[in-house]
Amino acid sequence: MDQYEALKLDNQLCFPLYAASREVIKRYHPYLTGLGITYTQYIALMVLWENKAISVKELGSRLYLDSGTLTPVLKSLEEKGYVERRRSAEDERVLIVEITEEGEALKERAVSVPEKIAGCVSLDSEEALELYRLLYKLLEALKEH
Amino acid sequence: MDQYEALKLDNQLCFPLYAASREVIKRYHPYLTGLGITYTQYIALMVLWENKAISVKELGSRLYLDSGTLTPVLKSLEEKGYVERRRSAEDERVLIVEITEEGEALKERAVSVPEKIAGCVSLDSEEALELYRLLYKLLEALKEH
DNA sequence: TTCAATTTAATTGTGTTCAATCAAATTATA
DNA sequence: TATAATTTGATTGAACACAATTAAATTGAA
Repeated sequence: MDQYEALKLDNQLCFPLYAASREVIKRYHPYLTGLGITYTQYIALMVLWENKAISVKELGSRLYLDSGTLTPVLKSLEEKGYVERRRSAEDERVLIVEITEEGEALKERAVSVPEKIAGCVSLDSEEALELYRLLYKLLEALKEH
Repeated sequence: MDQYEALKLDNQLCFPLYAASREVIKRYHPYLTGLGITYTQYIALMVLWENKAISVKELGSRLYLDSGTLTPVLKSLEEKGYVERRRSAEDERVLIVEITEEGEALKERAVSVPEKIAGCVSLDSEEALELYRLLYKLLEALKEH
């Protein structure tokens, strides 16, 4: 028995997680390029399509991203006219990000993206659901620690 | 029924995959910093600890990474003295990466990393195994397309 | 009220990640 | 054998990702 068994790539849970994540996101590229946005911009917009206005802090907690990542992402979306950024009147520390009409309009063009991706992710729906459940369980568990 | 149901963040499989991947890798940071390496360097070493010598192409296919990512990673490992890089004598296009004695020695200090991480990933072993299986099934399916 | 602690974003620096392109070497074909 | 196609890494440029630090505003305790 190999004393280094635990150090083999095939025995890691983190690795297929990391690799599958990148491979799936790579599949979005052609569709998102068509919309002129990146994956990170896409998931930020996804939150804004549901919320219209949200603070950077809240957005970051939703996406598990910090301001070092979000600031340039939101500035880029602002330059493209999809969001507006303004300080909260109640608390000047808080930056509110709000979707614009152009941003809302982009939703129409983005609506076909998920189904195109679903074609690549060829797990049957039961397995996809179980994978989804386990990933959220893992995420929740990590939030505790 | 919302016509944009498919565009909600909570209905995506990609998102928990992406978020969980980053959260898990973040957990490695304190331990890997202690060894003076990054996560990408760590998984590259993991392959080299099993193989001693391997081409960049083969390493990339193992890690699902291309030369744009691997070249700087391997140069950094070379600077630290953990690997050596040399062209193959049979085919000058092929770059062979080989683990050094210092690289082998680092394995001793890395052996405790996986168990420390296992403490954070608080899925029971049955669930962890199922997650592992589903992730590899997804990865394999993506390789086809 | 005052000022120390906290909260919130922005900034900086390092290190990926990947698409696109390039250059060199090899292989295959006419 | 020439040379066209392919293979293999390296390079470049854009966009993250995150740790660490900074700056500004707010909150809370003495």
